[in-house]
Formats: sequence, structure tokens, C-alpha cells
Amino acid sequence: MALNPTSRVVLGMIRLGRKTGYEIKQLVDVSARFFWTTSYGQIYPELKRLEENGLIHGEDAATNGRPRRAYELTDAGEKALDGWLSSDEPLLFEMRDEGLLKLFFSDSMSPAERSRLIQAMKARHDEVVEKLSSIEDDAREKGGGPHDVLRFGLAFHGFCSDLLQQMDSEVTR
Amino acid sequence: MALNPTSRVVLGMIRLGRKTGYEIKQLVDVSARFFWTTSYGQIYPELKRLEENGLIHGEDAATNGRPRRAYELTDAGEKALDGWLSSDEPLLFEMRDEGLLKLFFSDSMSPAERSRLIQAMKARHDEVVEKLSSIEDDAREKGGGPHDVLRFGLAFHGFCSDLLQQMDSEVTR
DNA sequence: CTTTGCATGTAAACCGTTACATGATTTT
DNA sequence: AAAATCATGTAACGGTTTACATGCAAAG
Repeated sequence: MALNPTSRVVLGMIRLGRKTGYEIKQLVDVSARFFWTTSYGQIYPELKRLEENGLIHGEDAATNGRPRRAYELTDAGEKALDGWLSSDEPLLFEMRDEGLLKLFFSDSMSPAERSRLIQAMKARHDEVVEKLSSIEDDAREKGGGPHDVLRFGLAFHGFCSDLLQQMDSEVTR
Repeated sequence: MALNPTSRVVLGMIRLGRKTGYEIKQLVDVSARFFWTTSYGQIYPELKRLEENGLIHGEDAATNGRPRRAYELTDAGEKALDGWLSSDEPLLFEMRDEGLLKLFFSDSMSPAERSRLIQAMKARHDEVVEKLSSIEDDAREKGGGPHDVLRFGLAFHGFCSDLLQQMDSEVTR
């Protein structure tokens, strides 16, 4: 069975502990959001596909009267996940930044407009820094990969924010 | 007429000077690649759509016997581009980094495997730095938005490279 | 009792890449 | 003469988001 990017996130998140589709989505949104996204429209069909192919196994895990289905990795699922983790295929890296695109075409803007754009870009990075900061204590306790990635995100968005601040002061200077 | 992300790149690139579809693609690949991509499969249909809607105007610009069609902005096109540039809609920002995804799930890896992953991630950023460096002299002369964006990319990918180097030394320590 | 959150799912629309087809010109 | 580059385009495929539909539980 061929793994697509969504399969990988789903398998990885499930290995961190038995999870429902809903929980996977929450986890991605909270801890992986700055470098990965998913939607229910991908997760639920993918869970079905992974179970049909024997990589995960779902069980009824209703709380009170509320229906829930929680999934665990099978041995085949563990193998598939480890296979991807240790594979040498080139690592997908994509960035799409409409702010930089505007800046690229900004020669027709006044300094004030340009400064506004740069500040708006900076604000987005600051938001991410805040969000990541708010979960840092929790992540530090748990440590491991998720914490390393969080530190990366914090440094990365902090750097972008500073860089943009500096660009702005050059513009308004 | 509603502008999608591709319309914006196309309009912006054409404002930098009369361009063919082929030239737009080259320009994006060379100067915008680290924060934006496009393919012929998007560009050519988009050029048709923009011309049908009166935002650009194409003319035959054959060199020798080779057929070419070069486009310029119409007044409506200039307006549409400026409208987008000065709009306040939230700026799309997306990042997809399979390296960080692997790192997130890397708790089952040995230090050596982890180091290999981090080095592979670093290598990708170094490649971008090299590519951007190779066009810096040219961009500096022209200045403006494209040069600002290039400097941003250089700083950004250089920072990622350094950060990963540091993470690696923590792992192998 | 109303809103927010938990929980699962589907369908349509949209976006984007890849692969293919074609052919001329320039460089090696 | 062959290979690389210029040049335009389409079709198929795959991935992703958005909107919709449904319903119960907890919190205000």
C-alpha cells in the first residue's frame, strides 16, 4: 500500500497514543500547524483506507452515549511508519507566502503602504510565536521530537519577525 | 473577475515588463521559487482567462520563425493588480516541511539516524542559499521589491541552516 | 435554553502538478 | 548530428479545502 503525506501524519500521530480522527485533527492543529495542516475531509477517508489495508485497527471507544472510534497501529502499521521514517526519498519542502509575493511586486507602493505590508507580515509570525509559546511548558516536560520541532518553530518565526522589523525600519528610515 | 493566486503572480510578473508564458515561468522559477511556484499547466490557461477578461493583452512576438505570444497589462489589469496589492485580506502563508514532520515523529530513531535527517534538512536550505547567492549581484543592481525579497530568502534559509547545524551538534554531542 | 465543543462523515469545488504532445532553434 | 533550450499547450490525476449534514454533551 502506497503512503501519501496524509497517511504518514495519521500513522505518526496514532503511534503517539491511541487516537480518534477528531483527536488527530486537534493534535495537528495545535502542534504541527506551523509546518503541516490537515482537514477532516482527508483524515476520515484516510483512516478507513489505512484500516482496510491493515495498517491500523479501530475500536469502539464511546464515552457515555457519544460514539467514538479510536485507532491503534498494527504491526504492519509500525513497519510502514518506520519504513517511511528511515527512507531516503527527498523531503518535500513547500512554502507559499503571499506577503513575500506582494513585497516582490511592491515597487509601486508608497513607503507607508510598504511598511503596512511588512507589519502585517510580522504580525502573523508574532501570532505563531505566541501560540507556540503557550504550549512550550507542556512540550518541554514531554520532550522528544515534538519539543525539538516546537523549539525550531519558535526560533524560526521569531527570526522572521525580527527580520521584518528590521526591514520596516529600513523602509521608514 | 475574481483573481486567484495564479492570476496575481501572472499580473505582477507582466507588470515588470512584457512577457510570454514561458518567460513568466522562468522568472518565477528563478526569483520566486523559495516562496512561490507555478507550472505551465496553470500559466497558459490563466493567460487565456485574463485576456478574455480584459486584464491583459497579448500580441504576436515571434522571433525568427518561432511563434511567441507576449502579454502586457491593460488599464483594467493595472487596476486589478493595484487593488490586490493594497487590499487588506489576510495574507496566505503556508509551509509544508516533511523534514519537520519526520523530526516530530523521530523518537524511535537512533541518534545517528536523527543526525542524518537533520543534515539532509540542512542540505536543502544550503542549496537554496547557494542558488539565491548566485543571483544576488544581478538583483542588487536592479534593487526594489525583488531584491528585498531575495535578501529575506537568503537570511531566512541561512538561519534555518544554522539552526539545524546547532540541533545536530546537540544530538551528536 | 442556548452556545460551544465533541464527534463523524460526505460531496463538490478548487487548485496544482505531472506527463504528454509538438515542433522550431540554438548550441555542442 | 544530437542535445539542450525556447515555446505553447492539454488531459489526467491527485490532493486539499470548504461547505454541508447530523447529533449528543457540557458549560454558561
